[in-house]
Parts: sequence; structure tokens; C-alpha cells
Amino acid sequence: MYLSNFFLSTLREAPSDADVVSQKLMLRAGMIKKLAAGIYTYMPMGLRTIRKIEAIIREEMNAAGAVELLMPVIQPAELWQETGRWQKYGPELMRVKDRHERDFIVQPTSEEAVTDIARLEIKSYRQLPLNLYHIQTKFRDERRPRFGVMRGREFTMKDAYSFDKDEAGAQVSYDKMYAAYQKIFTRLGLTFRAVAADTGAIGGSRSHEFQVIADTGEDAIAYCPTSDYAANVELAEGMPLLASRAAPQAAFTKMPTPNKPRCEDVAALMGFGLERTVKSIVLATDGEDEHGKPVSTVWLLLIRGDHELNEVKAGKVPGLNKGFRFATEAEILAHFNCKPGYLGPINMKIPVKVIADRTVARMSDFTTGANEADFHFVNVNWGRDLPEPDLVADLRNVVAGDPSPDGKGVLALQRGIEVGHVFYLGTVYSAPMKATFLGEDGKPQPLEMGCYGIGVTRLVGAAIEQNHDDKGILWPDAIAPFTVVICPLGYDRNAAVKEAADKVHAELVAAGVDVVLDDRGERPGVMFADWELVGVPHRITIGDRGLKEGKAEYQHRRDAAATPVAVGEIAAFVRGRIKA
RNA sequence: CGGGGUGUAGCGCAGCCCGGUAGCGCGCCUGCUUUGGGAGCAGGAUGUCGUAGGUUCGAAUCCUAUCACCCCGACCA
Repeated sequence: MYLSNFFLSTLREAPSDADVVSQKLMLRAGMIKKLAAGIYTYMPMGLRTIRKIEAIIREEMNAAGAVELLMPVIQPAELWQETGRWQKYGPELMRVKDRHERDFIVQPTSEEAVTDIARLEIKSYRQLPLNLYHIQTKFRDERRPRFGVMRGREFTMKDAYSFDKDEAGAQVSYDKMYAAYQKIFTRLGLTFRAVAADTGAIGGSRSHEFQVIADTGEDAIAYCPTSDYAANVELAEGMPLLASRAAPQAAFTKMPTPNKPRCEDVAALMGFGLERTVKSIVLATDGEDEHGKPVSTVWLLLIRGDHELNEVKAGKVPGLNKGFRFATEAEILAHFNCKPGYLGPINMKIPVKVIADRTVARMSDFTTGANEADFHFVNVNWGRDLPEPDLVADLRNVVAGDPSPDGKGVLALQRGIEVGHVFYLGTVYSAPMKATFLGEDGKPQPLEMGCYGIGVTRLVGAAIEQNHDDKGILWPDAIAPFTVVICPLGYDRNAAVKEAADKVHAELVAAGVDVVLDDRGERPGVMFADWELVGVPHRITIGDRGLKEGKAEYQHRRDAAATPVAVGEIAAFVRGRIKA
């Protein structure tokens, strides 16, 4: 490709509304152009990367036995009413009306559409298993689109759906997709981790996320370097940090702690560690009594002072699992007769259910608020100074150094960007949509389903978040918009340079290498800066100076300096450097 | 959605308080010089100052409304 036949548009300064490095670099490198909040045009340079990602996904999906189709972006509301998602999906679901005032949606995902295909087409267990996928535009009307292409409203996703005759078959399909995803992200050249995930709103029981590791990632992941345990922090099991509860050592005492509402303050005042304090978190749930009158219930959660509440876990505790909220100050005053900051499980005005984190339940001689402003209790002990907690549960976020739940080491934390998700769905969609098949016994039964997503456009952003420096993007070979760039110095005015550059270009093209020749005749600084910004991994520089010695130069985007190579051999030399 | 902020040339910004000729840098165009890390000199083009009302002799500037965008909190590929 000659650059004069392509389209390059770089910016020295990023538009001021860009918020993350990948978005800034994509805008500056001319990969995307913003059309509206969370809606981007993929410019020619950006589209090349997207097409390469899609091609790899397609190859591996096909190799794993999945079959591609293409389902519509606009889907009738009726389908979504069948599964109840028309009601359940909030304003994120883009709803539109056609000229006849009929309701439609812009698909955020395609479970309904694919299940509809399945119930029309799959009649017998002999047709199973089946895995259908497409790579299609999605729309989610995010409350707050941000991070460029990583949390856009319009985006491209690969979504696959497996259909099996039973749960064992669904498990096989799930494992196949899991393995395919490992291959895909490996081929893309990204550092990633598959982690156990919360099943969230979609439901189902088995789920893994594929996270591209990046410090700027929105998700925290916990993993064990000495075993294969890895989970989203939302899910990662917090083990009790004490093997057993020690016997009380000291006398229960009320201590004045004026203006020390935080555990940190109290620990500092008392001169002991945060791990001897317990913080009180007051939640409330709203329900109805037997007469249908609304009533609220207040709950007290106890977490060690240096830990933090995990709201996903709290939402799984019996009693809190139908939705909870933080208590209002009025509710707190009513039950504890005390303002937040000095709350605790002892001397409550109206006793509430106490849920202790696993670690808290094994603590002894700990410190809590005294339910009296400016006072704390120290050397508090379960059984002696207060009753055992009503419930013990895993309530906290794991922290680095925690024992791994598999007992094979300690946990480490890192951040990631979720780019893929595999889900076991069961019959969540097939049952309400009556997608059944005839089994070997001749009886109809609902299809066992799984769904598998990859955020194609998000991957572009994630790859950049993971691979960039202060000059620009550092693409892995597999997804760089161009694999090789030839920068001739003086293409427009030096016949020898032009001839050599054209020849190297022709050789690489003949070898099937994705190469671009910068024939603008720009000054070297401009060319180098542009291509470093765009992030083309392999650069060949051909200049008058080197040519006199019969040399061109090779420099990888990550190299500190160029390597001289004989002009006649440079095409072969570069081909040797490209990772398949 | 709630709270905060910003809309001035393709991009980044100043001007707004205190109303009176719309500016700077980068980019763009022309010419000459230059050519191994974002060139120099000279000349040039580009704006309904987000939109609509209002106040005023006069509005980018003050007032009102509206729209868009961005930032901070609850969700997801």
C-alpha cells in the first residue's frame, strides 16, 4: 500500500474531551472519529485493526465448530416481551418505533433472536450440538459513555450461542468456547487472564471473564500465582484470616475517642493496628408486612477496619438478596441512637440483625463503636461482651496476601479490562421462549444454552491500554493496522531512494506482508512521529546516507535504535521478525 | 438519572469579570530556502463565538431558556 492511496490523519493534540490514553491515541492516530457521545466512526486506519481482530475471531470460532450467521440489529419488541427483558432491561435498551408505531429495539445482545432461530430450526436431538455466532453492531444506551471505544454506546461484539441436549453437552460446548477464547486472545498478542466471574443479571451458573491485563482496567482481579485460581474481585472468596478465635485477653473497656469517627483514627489514637478494629456498616432492605404495608428492615454488617465491603457479596446474603441500600441517617439514629462514626453491635437502641464477616467472627479483643458519640469499646469479645453474630458471611473484598481459596498459596491483585465473557445459560431463554427439541425418548425438552461474547471494538482500546508508550501505540503484530512501514527519506526528490523503497515494498507485497510505504516525501521527523503514533511495529528506513553503503535500516517499534541491513536482504530480514 | 463544568477556526486555547474592530499556537494554502527526529522566512485562507429569545445605540461578553459535550456516583462486551 502506498500511503498516497490510503488515508492518514494524525493529530498533534488530542481533543480535550478524550479521557483515557487509548481514546487519546486512537483519536490522534486517526483510528476513530467521534460522531456523538459513545458513538464513533472507525476511520480507515482503525478499521484495519478491527478487521484483523474479526478475522482471528472468525477463524478460531469456525475451528471450534461454531457457525456464523448474521442477525438483525433492529429486532421486534415481541421477542423481548417473551423473555421479559422488554420490561426488565432499563433505559440501556434502545427502543424505537417504526412508522406504524410498532415497537422495536436496537439489539444490545441477541439471545432472543437466536433462540427464535433455534426454536424454528432445531427439532431433534440429532441436530445438536449447535453453536451459532455473529459479529454485529450492538447498542447499549449507557448512562455515561466514556473511555472511548471501551465503553461506547455503539460497539461491535462477537456473540455466540450454543445449543445442547443436556447439561453435560452444554458443559462440553462451554469448555470448547473457553479453549477457543484462550487461542483467540493468545493470537491477538495480548496478555490476558481468564477469571471466574459473577453471573450478574443474565443469570446462569457458570461464567468466566477474559480480562486483558492493564493498570487502567476497570475491573480488579484476584489470582494465585502458585495455582490456577483466578477470579474477579467481585466474586473472589475471602477466607477467614484467623484460623480460630483466640481466647479473650483483656477486659472490656469503654474508651473516649473524641472526634475519631474512622477506624484509622481510632487505631492511631490507641496505638494499635487497623486489623484490631471492626467497622459497622448499616444497610436497609425494603419489604412489605403481611398487610402489604411497606416496611424497612435495618441490618448491621461488621467488617474488619482495614477491609472493604463487597456489595456483590452482601447482595447474596439471605435477607439482603432481594436488594438492599445503605441506611438513611434517620434510620441509623433510630436504631443506634448515635451518628455514624461511633456505631457498633453493642447497646443498640433497637437491636438489628448482625452479620459478621468471616474474619470478624474469629476476632478477639477487638474495637468497635460504643453507640455513643466520641466513645469506642476496646477488647470486645464475642460471647463475653455481646452475643454471637446472627449470621457469618463472606462480605469483604479480598486483598493481596489473602490465602487463596484453593489453599494453594496467597492471592495477588491486578487490574483488567473485560473483553470476553463465557456463560452457561441453561434454559433461561429456551424455557420462556419454548425452544424445545425432541429427545431420544421422543419427548420435547428445552434446549440447554450457553452464550459467549467478545467485545471486538473494546479489544482495540484494551490492546492500546496494555501496549503504548509516550510516543504512541505499540501494536502486537497480529492486529497492527499495518505490519511494516517503509519510510524513504526523500522519496519525492531522490531517485535512488525511491527506486530502493519501491523495490522493498514490491518484495514485501509479493510475500503477502501488510506493508505501507510513506510516499509523502515528508521530513523524517514527521514520518517517524506519525508512524510511532500509529504504532506500526516494524519500520524500514531507506535514506541516501545508508544507501551509499548499500544499507537500509530496520527498527522495531520497541527497539531503542535502528539496525543497518543490506538493502537487498531487508525484506527477508523483516519477514523473519514478524510474528505469525 | 442526581451533582459539577465547558461550548470561540480542523485541533489546543485566550478574549467574557469591566459590552464597542474576534485573537494566539498547531494544522491548512502559495512561493523561496531547507531535508536522518514534528523546518525557516514571506505571504494567505478559514468563524452565523452551540442554538433561540431578551436587555442595550451596540452582545462572544450581561439575563433567560434550550441543546450538546465533559467530569464525579449506581451497570456491562
